[in-house]
Order: sequence, then structure tokens, then C-alpha cells
Amino acid sequence: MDFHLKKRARNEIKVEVVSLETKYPHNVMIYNYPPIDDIQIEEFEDLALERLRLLRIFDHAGAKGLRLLSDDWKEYVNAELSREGLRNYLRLCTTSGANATGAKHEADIQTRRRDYLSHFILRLAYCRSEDLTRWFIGREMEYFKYKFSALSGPEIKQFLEANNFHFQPLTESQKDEIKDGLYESTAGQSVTKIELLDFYKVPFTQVLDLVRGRRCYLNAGYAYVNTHDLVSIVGTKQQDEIEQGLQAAKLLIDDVEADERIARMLKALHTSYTGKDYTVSREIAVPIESLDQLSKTSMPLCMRVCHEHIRTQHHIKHGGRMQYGLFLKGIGVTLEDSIRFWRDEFSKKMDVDKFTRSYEYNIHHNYGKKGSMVNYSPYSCLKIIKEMAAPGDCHGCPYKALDQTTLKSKLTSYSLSPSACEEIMYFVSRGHYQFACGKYFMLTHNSQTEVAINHPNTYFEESQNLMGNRQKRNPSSQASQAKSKIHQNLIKGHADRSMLMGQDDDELWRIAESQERAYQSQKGISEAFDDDLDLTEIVD
RNA sequence: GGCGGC
DNA sequence: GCCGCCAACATA
Ligand code: SF4
Repeated sequence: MDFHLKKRARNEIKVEVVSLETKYPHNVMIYNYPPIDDIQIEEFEDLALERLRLLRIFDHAGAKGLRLLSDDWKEYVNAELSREGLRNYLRLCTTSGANATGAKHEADIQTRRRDYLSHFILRLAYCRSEDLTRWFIGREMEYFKYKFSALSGPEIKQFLEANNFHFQPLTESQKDEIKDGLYESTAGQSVTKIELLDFYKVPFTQVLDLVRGRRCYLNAGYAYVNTHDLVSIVGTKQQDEIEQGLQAAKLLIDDVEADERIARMLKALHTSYTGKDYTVSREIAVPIESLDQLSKTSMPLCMRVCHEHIRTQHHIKHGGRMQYGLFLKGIGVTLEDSIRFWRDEFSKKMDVDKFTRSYEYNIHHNYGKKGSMVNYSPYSCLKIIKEMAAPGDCHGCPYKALDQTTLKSKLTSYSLSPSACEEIMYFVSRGHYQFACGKYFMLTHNSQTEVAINHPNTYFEESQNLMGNRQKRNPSSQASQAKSKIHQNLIKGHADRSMLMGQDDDELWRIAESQERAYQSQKGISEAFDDDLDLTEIVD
């Protein structure tokens, strides 16, 4: 795997198609020879992301429970491929027989090249941990099988020759000679199907699994397998190749990462989720000690309710754990803090290792540290509102889930004036929950400007901005210093002079007011949360 | 909470 | 009973 990376732009960008055709002779290729192309760093990165988008599609298809290569599966995958702008790969997967024998379109050859290179690039990113390689191999094999399954008879033949598989399809007369054997011993195919299928004569040692399962006809040391079984033979070859490649890549990784840019890219790759990514908050880590504060000043009602529920009940049902847990991640609570937070609360009602056993994995998973390593974004309002309130415990969006009288009393208990309540209830009664939420925001921040809420984390950030924790695009060293200072003051519940430097007047007002309110509301917190705990049976 | 494995 | 794995998706 030696890529020669050239930062210098090349004059002859366009490589000759003729040579490419011979280099990448087939839509489906065994990834056995590491490419020795010169490649620019931009393309390197581009290819990496492209491959990632490709493999994620197979990932999602599997996750939806669609059976590999079933019609539903294909329909989904094809749709996603074109939606993701990967139509060229779609062609590799579906273009077969009919037009394959004639002249190839140049674009297809280029795609083969991208296919080949991008695979090897991703090896570098996915060789570094068990979890990653397992995922990578799984998706690659699904992709491979899809491509292979689309091949026509002649193409399969061509593929086998190109890759030194010495199998040939039986001629009609050969097939005729052993047709009784085939009918009798070929698993999973009807007689009429067998008439149509191509069969291959292979040394039985290559298909021991089929032989052992008595799934194919066996004669004189040769097994006779149909096209479908061929996928598994060829596939294991491909898989071996990839597995070995990953091992090899692991050894070469330091070499490749000598370039700082490459190193950073490769390490970040599996986290750099394609499309928009709001999964990692840009903020300075939010300490869990400040959550009580924040729940009162900056969290939307749905999250505030969750938080208080957890603090008083020391437990919350699954839906709430997802909703609030992801939200916390979104506002900048670190994984470690998050675990600490849940553990501290939950362990008041259950022993600690019971907690560890049943909840810790999920928290890791939500942070993208387990399994497929997907870093999930926090729930949006739509999602939360759609979720119907579970009878037992958590609530989705309080404006929707709570009935009007309990909602109103909840609001007044949060010290909102009766008239303020009415303003909110107006929207609630019309089913405009997000407007109600926006109204709540205005009232609690005494802001004049209308705000449309469609994501709890937006609500939070909006609130933080208004309170003086404004984030800078480029966190210069002094800006972030100022911010962390504000941060600490927020924890203590009041502002000091230095944090107000450089703000204009009405911002000062707003800050002063909201800080004051935060301070006031904090005073009640300790006794409010200090309840006598009742040990009711925990049911998730 | 669902699915899956022993 | 133990365990692993999943879900999501706003924003300027
Ligand atoms: S509107 Fe959105 S943010 Fe506001 S409470 Fe409902 S779900 Fe939470």
C-alpha cells in the first residue's frame, strides 16, 4: 500500500483511458494488488469520503432489517445510491449483460478506478481497531456481493479468468451428462431453475462448506456448483484478501501518516459523518455540576422536565434516557461526565454495577463509541413531539403530552405569571407546540424577538448566546478564556465585572437579568431536589 | 424501548 | 439470567 502523494498539481490530470481499461478490466474486482498510483491529497480525501458514503448505505440497509440482495434491499440501496450522488456506483452494481460486452463508457472505467482506490484508502482508516475492521469488512462484502450478483454469464466467466479462478461453466452437453446428479443434489433450486443456471466444475476442496452440507453434486473429486454458490467461493477469496490487507495496513500506517494532513484525516474519518453533523458540540465541555442551573435557565421544557424527573426519581425510562442523554451530548457534556451524571443519580436506587451492566453500554453507544460507531444527533422537536408519552414515566414534548391543567400548573410552579401562562396556553390549545415553546423562551429570557424552535439544542444554544455565553466562530485564545470564565461564573450563579467587558448596553441588561434570575432560581434548587426517596420497583 | 445472541 | 447493538438528522 504505497500511495505516492503529490501535493504539486499535475499537468496531465487526465489519465489515459486505455491504460485504465487494462488496469481495471472489470466492474467487479478482487482487491488484491495495492494501487501504486500517484494521487493528489484532495482526491485522496474525496475518495475516502465517497467510499464512506457508499458503505454507510449498506450499513443502513442492513440495519433496517432488509435481507441482503432481496428486492426490498435492492430497491432501498439503489434509491440511496442515487440520492447520495453515487449513481456511478449504481451503474457498477446494476449494469450487466445487455450492454456490457460492447464498448465501455469512459465514465464507468473511471468509476472502477475510484472504486478500487477508495477501497484501499479506507483500509488505512479502518485497520486501527477491532470494531472498525469488523464493520468495514462486513459492508465491503455486502457491496461486493451486490456487484457480483449483477454480473451476466459472460461477465462472470471473464471475471473468473481475470482473477485466476480456474472454473469454467459446463457446456450444455457436459451439463446434460450429469443432469441427474444435479437435479438430485443441488440445494435450493428447482429443476426448471437448474436447466437455466450455469454450473461450474470446481475442485471439491474449494467448496468444503457446500460439500459438508451436501448442498451440491459431487463427482470424481469435483463439485458442481451454480452461479449463486459461486458468490460464496469468490467472496471468501475477496474477504481473505481484505482481511490480510487490513493486517498489512496496520503495519504501514505509521508510514502513511507521516503526512500530518493524512494522519488527521484518517483518524477523524469514521467520526466525520457525511452530511450535516451536529453531533459534536463546538462548545467547551459543560460540567454536569452546572446542569441544575442550566435546566432552569437554558433548557427547553421537555429537557427541564427530564432533568428534574431524574433528580427526584433517580431514574427515567428508556425514551427519556435517549431524549435527554443525546441532548446532553449535544450541549457539550463529555462522555465521562455523562456516565458520571447518570451513575450518580441511578445508583441511588440500584447498586452501581447493576447500573454499569445495564446502562453504560448505551451511553457509550450514543456517543458513537460502540458498535457501528455512529455518533447520533440529538432528537429534534418533530421527533420528540411525534413520540407519544409513555404512560409510566418520561414525556416527549410537555406541551403536547401533558394535559392542559397539569401543564398550566407546571408553568406557574416555574414562576411564570398567569398572563404569561395564558400566552403559552393559547398556542398549546391550537396544537402549535413549537410556538408555545418559543413563547416560553421569550418569556423566560424576556426577549422581544420571536424565536421559532425546532430543535431543543438550538433552544439551548440560543439561550446561551442571549445570556452572554456567546460563541465565537474562531475560538481565539482570549475569547475562550473569557468564555470559560463566564462558565465558572455561571456555575456560581452570578456575573462579575470582567465578563461584561465589551458588551453593548442592552446586552448588559439582558445578561444582568438572566444571571439574576438564574441566581434566584438556584436558591430553591437544593431543597427542591432533596426529597425522600421511595423505592418503587424500577421498570424500564 | 426494540432486535439479536448464549 | 447474562450479553451486544440500534435509534438521529436542526443551523447560519
Ligand atoms: S417544542 Fe421542542 S424544544 Fe420545546 S419542549 Fe417541545 S420538544 Fe422540547
